[in-house]
Parts: sequence; C-alpha cells; structure tokens
Amino acid sequence: MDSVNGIAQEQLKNFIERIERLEEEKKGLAEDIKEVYAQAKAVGFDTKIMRKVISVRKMDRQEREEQETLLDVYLHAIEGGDLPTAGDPTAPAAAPVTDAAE
Amino acid sequence: MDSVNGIAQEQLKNFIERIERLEEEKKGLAEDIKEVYAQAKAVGFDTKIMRKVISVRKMDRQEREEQETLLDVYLHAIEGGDLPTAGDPTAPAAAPVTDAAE
Amino acid sequence: MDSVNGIAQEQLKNFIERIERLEEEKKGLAEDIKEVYAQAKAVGFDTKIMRKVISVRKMDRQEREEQETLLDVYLHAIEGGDLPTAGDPTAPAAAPVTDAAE
Amino acid sequence: MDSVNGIAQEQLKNFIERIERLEEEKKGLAEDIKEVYAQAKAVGFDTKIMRKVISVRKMDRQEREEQETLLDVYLHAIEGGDLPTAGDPTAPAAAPVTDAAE
DNA sequence: ACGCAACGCATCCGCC
DNA sequence: GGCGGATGCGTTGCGT
Repeated sequence: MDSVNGIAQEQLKNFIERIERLEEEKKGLAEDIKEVYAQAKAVGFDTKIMRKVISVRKMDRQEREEQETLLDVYLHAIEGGDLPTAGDPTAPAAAPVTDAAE
Repeated sequence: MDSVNGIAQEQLKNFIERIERLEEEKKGLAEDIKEVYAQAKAVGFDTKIMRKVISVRKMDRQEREEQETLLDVYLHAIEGGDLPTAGDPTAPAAAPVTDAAE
Repeated sequence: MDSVNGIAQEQLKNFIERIERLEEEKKGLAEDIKEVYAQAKAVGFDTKIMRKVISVRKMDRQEREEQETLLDVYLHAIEGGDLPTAGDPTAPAAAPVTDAAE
Repeated sequence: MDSVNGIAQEQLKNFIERIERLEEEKKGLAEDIKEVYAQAKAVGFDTKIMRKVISVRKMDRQEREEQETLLDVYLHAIEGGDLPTAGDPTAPAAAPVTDAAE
C-alpha cells in the first residue's frame, strides 16, 4: 500500500510541477506583453487604443472562424445525407440549423 | 508627411503583431495547462484539490516575496536618511508592527 | 397583468435602492480610509510603508484561510468516501505534497 | 528615546488597526451587495441589466453634480469680482479661475 | 503625467 | 444546459 500511494504521490507531484512550470511561462509571456505596450507608449502610441484595435481584430478572427465552422456544418449535413429530398422546394438546403447559431 | 505617418504606421503594425503573437503563445500555454489537468483527472486525481494546492503554494511564494520587499522598503527608509533624529516626534518612517499581528 | 408587472417593478426598485444605499456606504468607508491615511501622513508616517504593512498582514490572513480551506477539502475528500480503497490505482484524491513545497 | 519611539509605534498601531477595521467593514458591504444581487437573481431578475441600470443612474448623478459644480464656479466667479469687464465678449465668464479647482 | 492598485466585467471551466 | 465559482482583462481612480 505504501508503494502504491508512493507512486500516486510521485505522479501527483509531477503533474503539479508541470502545471506550475507552464504557469510560470504564461506569466512570463504576460510580462512580455506588458513590456511591448510600455515600449509602444514610450514612443507615443496610445495603449488604450491599441488594446481596442487588438480586441477588434480578435473578434474579427473569431467571427471568421464561426463562419467557417458554420460552413463545415452545412457541408457535413449535405454529405451525411441529412439533405432533404432533392426537388422539394419547401425543404431549404440551408435551413436554420438553429443550434449552431447559439 | 506621408513618409512620417507611414513610419509610425509601420511601427504600430509591428507592435500589434508582436503582441498578438505573444498572446497566441499564452493561449497555447493555457491549453497545455488544461490538458495536464485533464490527464491528472483521467488517472483519478481530484482537480479541484489540485488547484487548491497549487494556489496555496503560489500564495506561499507571493507572501515570501512581499515580506522581502517590505524589508527592502524598511531598509531603504533607514538608509535614505528620511529617518528623523530620535526624539523628533514628527518622524519614525514606520516601525515594525510584527508583534501586533498575533 | 398590470398589477403583476407593477409588483415586479416595485421589487426591482427596492433591490436597486438597497444596492445603491450599500454602495453609498461603501464609498463613505473608502473616504474614511483615505482620511486615516491623511492623518497618519500629517503626523509624519510614511503611508507607502503603511500600505505595504497592511497588505502583508492581509496576505498572512488570506494564506491562513486558504490553508484551512485546503485542509477542509482534504477532510471532505476522505469523509466523502470518494477515497478509493488503498491499493486501488485509480484513486488517491490528492495526497499531501507539503514536502514538495520546499 | 525609547518612550518616544514607543509612542510613535502605538500611534502607528492605532492607525493601522483603524484602517484594517474600516476595510473589514468595506468588505462586508461588498458581500452584502453581492447577496442582494443573488436575491434579485433568485426571483428572476437579470443582474447584468440591473448593473447597467445602476451604473447609468450613477452617471446621471455624477453629471448632475458636475453641472452643479460648474454652476457654483460661475456664481463664485461673479461674486468674487473676477468677472471680466461686462460687455467685453472676448473675455469669457467661465475663465480658468484656477484656485477654485483646489 | 505616470504607474500602481482596486474594482467591476466578461469569460470560461467544472458541477449539477 | 444552467449555475456558480474562478481566472484574466480592461477600466477607473489614487497616490506619487
């Protein structure tokens, strides 16, 4: 029993150390980012606006991805044979797919 | 004028791209961390407890650091000569209140 | 229907007023605190150091609390019977890593 | 000298304890506020919207206050005789009045 | 005017 | 799928 728990303990220690290591690195990157902002400010840029710009660009990217995903869903629906009977005009190929929207 | 603004614009672009790059990496690390937790959970560890352990260890470290900087600040105050001559009622920069804590 | 919405509205009004009242008081306390610092400064204390001292003491308290809750969480895990029978490799909720800290 | 520093220490201790006490109360109020939001949520209100409402009302109040202050400044300027020669359109009634700022 | 710290907000993850 | 809690981000205010 001792050896078993010992193994578990060793495992746990490893997990925790890995996580702490990764968080260290993450923290380091956060500091790097701060520094870049500081540099930008030092040469006269308005960091507040920069942040806005970055966040907008981020949203754009997210939006693009969402649309790609949506497209994938459509393509899948077609391939999968979920396609409504061809020739039936009342069954739109590009139907709501409501859950994808939410 | 065009060239001047062009330069600034170039600079800005560089700053923003650097930041976005760094944030990408940061995001990657966050994902790595999540994954480690997932692995730990998969072999039976309680992630909630793990998180608690990690946060406590983190606080330990932070507290040690804080105390060090507090000490620095004391020393600085003394060295700085801001310390009034003893007997001057207007003065002690800040006496140790350690015993008051308990 | 009118009376129903009227009731909800009344309720909402009460909630909001209570919150606003509480925030007023909070703001008042913040001002009191500022004032105490001002007094201390007026008689020659270094407020920067005072702030540091207070923050360190705060961290002390927080750390103590965190450790207590961590302990609780350990006990809970044990009591809860979630603890696997010793020898079950899938199991230890989270063994004490105290020695790993140093 | 010992007694002098002793006095200062006592004073410092008092200041710090007063501040800590006040911060305790502040924290208590913050918790109360959270609780009220929780209650509101429990009976079906959207706390996000509530927050918006409260912040808008706050801004309104601030705006009103700003305007009152501005009015005071005007009145002061008139009473104080800092008023530019009447009839001179180039000398704005709302001139800097720097000391009013303090 | 600057940097720092507190606050509130939005997001995300885990739990129910 | 909703809810609560935790984390990280951005904003504001304070002190220097």
